[in-house]
Amino acid sequence: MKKQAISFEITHICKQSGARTGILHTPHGDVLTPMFMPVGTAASVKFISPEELYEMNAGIILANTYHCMLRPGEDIIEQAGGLHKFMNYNNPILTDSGGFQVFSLADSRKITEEGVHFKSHLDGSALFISPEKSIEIQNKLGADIIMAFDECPPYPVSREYMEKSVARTLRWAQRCKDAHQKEGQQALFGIVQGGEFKDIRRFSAQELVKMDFEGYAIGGTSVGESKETLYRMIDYSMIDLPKDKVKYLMGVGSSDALLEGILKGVDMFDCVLPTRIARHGTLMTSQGRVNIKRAEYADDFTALDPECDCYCCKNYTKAYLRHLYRSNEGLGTRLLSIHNLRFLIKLMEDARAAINEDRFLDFKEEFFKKHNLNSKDSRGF
RNA sequence: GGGAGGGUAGCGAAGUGGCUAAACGCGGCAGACUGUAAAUCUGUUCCCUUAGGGUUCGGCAGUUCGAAUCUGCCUCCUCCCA
Repeated sequence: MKKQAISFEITHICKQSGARTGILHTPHGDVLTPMFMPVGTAASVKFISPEELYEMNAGIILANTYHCMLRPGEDIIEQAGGLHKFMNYNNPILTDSGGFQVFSLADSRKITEEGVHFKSHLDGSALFISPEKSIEIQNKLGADIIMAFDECPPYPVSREYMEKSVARTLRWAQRCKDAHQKEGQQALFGIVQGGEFKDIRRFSAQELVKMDFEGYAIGGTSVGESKETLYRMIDYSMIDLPKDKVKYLMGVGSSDALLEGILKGVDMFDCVLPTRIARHGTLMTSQGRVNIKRAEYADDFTALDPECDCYCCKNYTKAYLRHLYRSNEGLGTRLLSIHNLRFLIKLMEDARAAINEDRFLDFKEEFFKKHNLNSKDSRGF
């Protein structure tokens, strides 16, 4: 029997929708699925302390290999005793491999069969990440779940490019598996790619399944495609993935896409959207998106979201939040980030309850109806 | 009392005869953001409903085909000397 770092237990399948709830057992405790994972790229969920993350019922959070390698460096984090101790976060952590930076830092990198040459966005120095290097770093960072080093291809891209990219990412996936030194302590996930091409997505998934990963991610999403395309990408990716394994849709964080993803069988999501837009003054609320900067809130002394139970909504008014934002007071950034994160975490809690009560389809339809959404909205909410 | 320098859109500040309704910054108004190079970026910001038109650069009167830019007077502000 192979050593497993995590185990996934499906607890209920919704009779109405087929969506599922589960428990993911990790070295740092159990988390319930489906779940939303806050992103803490540089070993920090921007502006948010671990205590605040616990209070909002966050489970797994992310950190990023590329950014942690640059600062403070993986050796420092290893010396600290790993990410959990370094960050003082005791719930599970997942590290992304640096594959997304192949996409987001496309102007300053070169892909070769061996790996990816980056030009540091900090000082221009030459960096190199191979599948082996990414896994070595992630082994040192010590997260509960680590990701295979992949190419997150841009969108759209030619079929020819995608075929080559996916073939290389599959070779890299095997190399990641071979390089992994901490099986039994860290679960390694494979990442399905293939863009909008059904056969390539299926091929990618089938080949990854042969390699037998502890979990599977759907990647190459949230790179500029429409919601409709995103949903097709999920469908294509899911066809060949084993039902009993945990599935992770990467980079998706608008609430409509979360609910669609759950309906399609996704268990884990992550996204910078809630924290980023919070920093920019936009909030996800039960009343839809709210831009706290707007003049109309200057003397609005009601809560940001009357249906929200977060620290921000329980204690502060829109007028005060607007004042904090406009005055560039850090407290505003923190309160708004807390709210948006809690909004998505709560949405997942509600979704789990609906699944467990066999009414997830109703739940999703009510949510879409309430916010005037449909499955083709490109912007969504 | 003598001398010097100034008054430009909400604020600060360029511009010193036509390419100027007037750079730029701030402030204001609105928008975007999806495995984080993002406390960032974009649009807009004299008036009129667009094309376009109408009024502007302390005030008034001039010079000129044409003035925020030149001249005279008035007015206000700052600094230096008494």
